[in-house]
Amino acid sequence: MLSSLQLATLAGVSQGTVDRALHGRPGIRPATRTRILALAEQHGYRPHPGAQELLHGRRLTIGALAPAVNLIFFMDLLSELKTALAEQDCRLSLTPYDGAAEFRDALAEFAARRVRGVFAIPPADRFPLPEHLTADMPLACVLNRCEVGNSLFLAPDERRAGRDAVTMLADRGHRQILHVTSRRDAFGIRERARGYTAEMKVRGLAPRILKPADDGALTVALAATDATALFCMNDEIALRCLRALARAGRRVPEEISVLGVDNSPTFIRLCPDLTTLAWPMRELTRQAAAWLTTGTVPAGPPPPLILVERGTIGDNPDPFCEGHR
Amino acid sequence: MLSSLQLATLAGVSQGTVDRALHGRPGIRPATRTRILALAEQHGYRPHPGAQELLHGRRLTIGALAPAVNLIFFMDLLSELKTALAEQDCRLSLTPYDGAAEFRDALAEFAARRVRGVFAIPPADRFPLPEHLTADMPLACVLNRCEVGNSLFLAPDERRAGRDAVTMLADRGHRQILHVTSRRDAFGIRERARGYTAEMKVRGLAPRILKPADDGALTVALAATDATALFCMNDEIALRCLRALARAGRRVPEEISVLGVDNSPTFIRLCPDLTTLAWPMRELTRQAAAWLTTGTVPAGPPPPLILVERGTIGDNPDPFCEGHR
DNA sequence: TTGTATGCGTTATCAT
DNA sequence: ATGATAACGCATACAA
Repeated sequence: MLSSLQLATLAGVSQGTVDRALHGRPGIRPATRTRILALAEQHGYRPHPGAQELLHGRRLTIGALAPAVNLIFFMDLLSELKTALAEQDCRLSLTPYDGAAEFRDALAEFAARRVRGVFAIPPADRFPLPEHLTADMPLACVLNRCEVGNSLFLAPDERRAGRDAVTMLADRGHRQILHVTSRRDAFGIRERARGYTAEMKVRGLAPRILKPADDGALTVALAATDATALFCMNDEIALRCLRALARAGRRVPEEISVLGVDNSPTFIRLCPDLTTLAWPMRELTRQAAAWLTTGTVPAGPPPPLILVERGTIGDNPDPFCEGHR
Repeated sequence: MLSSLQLATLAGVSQGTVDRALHGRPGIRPATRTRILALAEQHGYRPHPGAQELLHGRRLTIGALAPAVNLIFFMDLLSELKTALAEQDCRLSLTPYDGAAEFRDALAEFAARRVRGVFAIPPADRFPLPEHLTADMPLACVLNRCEVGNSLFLAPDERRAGRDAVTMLADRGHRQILHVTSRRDAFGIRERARGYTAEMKVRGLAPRILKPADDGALTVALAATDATALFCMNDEIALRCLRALARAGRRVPEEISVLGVDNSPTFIRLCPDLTTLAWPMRELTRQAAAWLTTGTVPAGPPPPLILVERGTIGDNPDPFCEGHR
């Protein structure tokens, strides 16, 4: 890649003339412009983004920070974000991180690079951050919150999702509803469990939460359970439950219903029949893009998760049986 | 984020003095150094990477280009690459792309940014590229090749993988071996199919290839097949086959065996019992990192894919039955 | 011990 | 119509 000065030398003109040609500014002979443009095209000239940003304080790239742990949901989320940012004419530069220290370091790197803003999936909820990091650079967080100014946490109404899940399953006659979740800690995981527990209690049902260590434990637990419905924390867990139930010879949804959360496209491709609560990915990434590029704070309450009915939820097969408690 | 000049003004010294403090260079009073360092720490000062690279022609970031299409394998691959690059003290900046045009544009952007090198998953095999793009920047490709100089294609022996799959399954007594693959075109997909076909013919077996349009078609096909073993192009297809077989009520591996390819950590988390041919991700990302940072071309033949035995392969349940051809 | 000048690549504003 | 110059932030060589 050559510089504008090299291009000027090649064309036998000064840097200023090259600039006029490249930017369509007046004060240049058409023949000169054509010649320079042809040369630029031929050599694939591009202005150095670093130099541009340095000079004009321009900020047209958005940094993204996601855990290197490959949760399929993250990828789909970032893919949506890319679409939302393209509408705002912004580039996306993604850095994967491993652990809290790397997260902080990568954030400082973005700050030093003077990116326009950062979209992040913090390593833990209520993650503390020095104020100076975000003083000049808005931060949009999802899944976990950051404790720092100039930042915005974008989330749907996760607690309501937990309540809605119970309500929906109870309306189908289920009373033994098991919440299968993860040992990981995150805002949404905790809130969904709280919503689930609250709604179960309101209905006089006993909340039961399963956090399987591995698929073996899951298979054992599901083979023995008297639950007629599983409310899974996300689609990945739902898929693992479906596989465990298949191994245990239990039919879905005839004998037992399974509900996931996320509706992440990649997962649904793997598991096209899964009924799930769709995380409003498009709306929230749009809100994030708006906040990062124009500083717009989303108005109104957090959006709900929407039920997408496919084939893994059925009525309680035996509504009058309370199960062997 | 403040500049070194602002820091100097704040400390009441010149830019040169700040530089001496920050870089531990001699010729500065200890008290002055301490004061400047404290100020820098307090404000979270960091040199602007863009300015550094501009000044010193330093190239310490590696660009990565991956399709925004969420193939899980890509993310696992990039995670490994990050590890390999960390050993070389390089940063990774990932840009997702959509389509050939965006791929070329993102590559040009990296060239303009003078990154040290680019790791890419090209949008198609034998993807043509203008020479000037890679003139000053090595390119490492996986999964598909780029037709351009200064680039290296990193792949295991995909054809041998296809042959090995057949050999292994035939050794277990299988004769009806179905290759389930994708309509997509990529180097590895094609080579695996070729290896499969060649080895089947050598053994006097009839190669049969299935490219299901969707999971419905897959379920129908697998419910009716007389194959006793499935050689799946990758782990994703293997997982979908497992689910389709479960729906069709066919037991794995008692009635039918399933072999995947990749051993992608994310998939194995979803499907811990899948027997698969492990793609040598670590070795190839290391080779990529070495090529990009030091220009080292890997010696020796392409590495093989290694069988990882778990629970989805069994012996042919009825080795004397040739099936109803 | 400290301050100053220079150049990396761009672009805008001057002068010719 | 074109050339020269300055500045963005940083690091280095050199002057004081």
